[in-house]
Amino acid sequence: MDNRQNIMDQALRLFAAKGYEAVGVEQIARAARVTKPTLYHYFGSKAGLLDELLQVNFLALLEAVRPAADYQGDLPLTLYRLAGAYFDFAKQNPEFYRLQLSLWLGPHQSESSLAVRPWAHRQQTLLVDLFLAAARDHGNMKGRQQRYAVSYLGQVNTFIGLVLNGFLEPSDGMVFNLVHQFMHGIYS
Amino acid sequence: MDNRQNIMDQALRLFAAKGYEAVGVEQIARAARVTKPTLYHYFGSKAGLLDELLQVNFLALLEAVRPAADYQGDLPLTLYRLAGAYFDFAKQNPEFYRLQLSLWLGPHQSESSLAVRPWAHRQQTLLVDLFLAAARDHGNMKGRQQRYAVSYLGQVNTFIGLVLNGFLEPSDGMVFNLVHQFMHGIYS
DNA sequence: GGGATAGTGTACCGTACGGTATAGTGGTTG
DNA sequence: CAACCACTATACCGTACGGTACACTATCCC
Repeated sequence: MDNRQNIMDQALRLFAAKGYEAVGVEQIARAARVTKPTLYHYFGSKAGLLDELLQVNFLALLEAVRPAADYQGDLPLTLYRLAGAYFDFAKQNPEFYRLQLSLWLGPHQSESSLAVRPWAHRQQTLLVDLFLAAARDHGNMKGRQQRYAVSYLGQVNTFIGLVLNGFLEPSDGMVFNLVHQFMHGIYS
Repeated sequence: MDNRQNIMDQALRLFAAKGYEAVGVEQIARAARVTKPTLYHYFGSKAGLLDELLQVNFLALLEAVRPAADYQGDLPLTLYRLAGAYFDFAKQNPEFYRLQLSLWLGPHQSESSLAVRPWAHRQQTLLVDLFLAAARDHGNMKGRQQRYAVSYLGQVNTFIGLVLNGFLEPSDGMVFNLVHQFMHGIYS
């Protein structure tokens, strides 16, 4: 009976499945068994609904992965733990993760992709900081933190995306393999 | 004066910038300085226009990268050449590549993402075949071709996407670094 | 010249879009 | 009791959507 939460749940489900632009406000309201004015009472606009959705879920994502990104001298351990945190979060919030992924490299002028930009930036900052911290112990990293951050998150997101879309069957060793390959390449 | 080509150019530009669902047929026709019936004469429907767009450009992409994926005993060389082919193609067709990327991990039930699925599959097949061919010389690869194909293309696409969207400045060594990291990891 | 054919413009179809004015409802607070 | 306030339903706004009927023109082949 919590209409607000209900609207957010249905909106997330529909946005993730069909894309933000392809889903109408009416459709969301119908799915949540409320009428449009109710939706507009809580969120003001369709874009406001998306913003709220992104904020709630990205804050949860950051909260879930930030502790895992805490570098304490063991880079492999941290990377493994972090990838695990991402996979776990994606598994628990598959719809949000799918939505997020679709916006990550989405059309750069669509309002939905613009809305996700600051959150993507915060994630990247988290990773750059991790590699910067690790650089104190691995002196030979200078200038490469950004590339590492980008490719690490890219690799994690690629695998999560392919699993979520059913193009790749998940397996127990996937996280380990992914991180191992990131660190040592395919020649090992 | 070539209306058909004009419509395709403008549609590609608009789809890449705002997304397929967010662009109206009227808008495309106006940008191409024709009227809607002209567009419908050539393409039958909005979806037909997208399909044609994808077919033409994906065939060009496959033609551009297939020779580079021809394995002749030197895997590093092949991977380097192939990544270069992808980057070159993306640089020459930035709008198509952006569109393609936005659909790659896009909402899995949207018709635009469904339209790109078979082409993504053909690309992946190309890469799996490459790693399978290489496996004859690198016997220790069994069962990992798919993971390699997926992560290789994921890595290439991640970097191209970030460069195309301006999140990462392109550099001369980028392709080399990317492939080197794919083969040897960050610990080298 | 005459008939077919590809291509294009005018005007229009029904529907769905995002959003809102207005009038309530029920419960809480003075 | 009365004023208030968060919330919800009916009914509607103007606009844009994807798509089309139809008439017209230019070109080409006979």
